[in-house]
Amino acid sequence: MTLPHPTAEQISLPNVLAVLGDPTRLAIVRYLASKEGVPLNCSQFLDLGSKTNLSYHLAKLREAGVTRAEVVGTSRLITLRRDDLDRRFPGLLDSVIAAATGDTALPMVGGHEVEVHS
Amino acid sequence: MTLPHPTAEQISLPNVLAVLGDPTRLAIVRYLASKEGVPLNCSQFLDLGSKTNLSYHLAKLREAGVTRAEVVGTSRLITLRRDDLDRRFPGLLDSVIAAATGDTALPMVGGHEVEVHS
DNA sequence: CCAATTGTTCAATAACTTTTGAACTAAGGA
DNA sequence: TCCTTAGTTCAAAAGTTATTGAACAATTGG
Repeated sequence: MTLPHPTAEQISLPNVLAVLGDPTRLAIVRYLASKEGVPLNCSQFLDLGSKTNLSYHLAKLREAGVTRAEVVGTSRLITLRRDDLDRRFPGLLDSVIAAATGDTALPMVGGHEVEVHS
Repeated sequence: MTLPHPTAEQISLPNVLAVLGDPTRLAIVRYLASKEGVPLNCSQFLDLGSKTNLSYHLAKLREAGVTRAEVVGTSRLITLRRDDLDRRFPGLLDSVIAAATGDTALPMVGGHEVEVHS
């Protein structure tokens, strides 16, 4: 069982921007970027919404070509399509992630910022 | 008579991305970038839609902080808020414009690409 | 086999966005 | 003043997106 993904060439700029223009999805992408290399499953985003709602947002990200989802058992391992995005739209993902990382208005997966240990 | 603009600090990343995630508005921004320094008025975008529709899209861009509109007589001179955007979201505008410039699927203001003179 | 875990699909609804045309305002020129 | 030019506003219609809950499917562990 594999899920449908656009090819790198099918990724559309307006579509990527529109999909990233949602606070929940931007928070997902920011979290994926902060854990790059570690594949995450859907339940790790439950802070951001209901299971159904996340399924919807994660499908949007996948269909736009922003993320890749690999089916492993009952889980879907989700990763950023950094290679494809960087080739199609150089610098875009990095600047979006950098801007999102500094955005205190965005919802957060951890629930709160990392605190300095006293 | 001045039109309402957000301050630089009020510009929101999800909002900017959402506003740029529309082919008509992306085409406007691409054209503004290609003519940077030259202030343009609304009628120069009529290739992209009706007067009313452009008024709507240009208001969206202005309200998101992507463009600035200065009232001069019966015209509004429209410019990119490059300074503010670059400060808030370094590299974002450049990568979006670069990607948009190479996007043949986007609508165009001139109607056609510049042809090589034979 | 049975139950739990993971996630999807469906239908309904609510909320927003885009597009349109007609009516409008405001400035500038004859 | 009257007409034109430039652009806005409004209300309606059409379309799209987000959110929800209930029902479903597939895998894994006991």
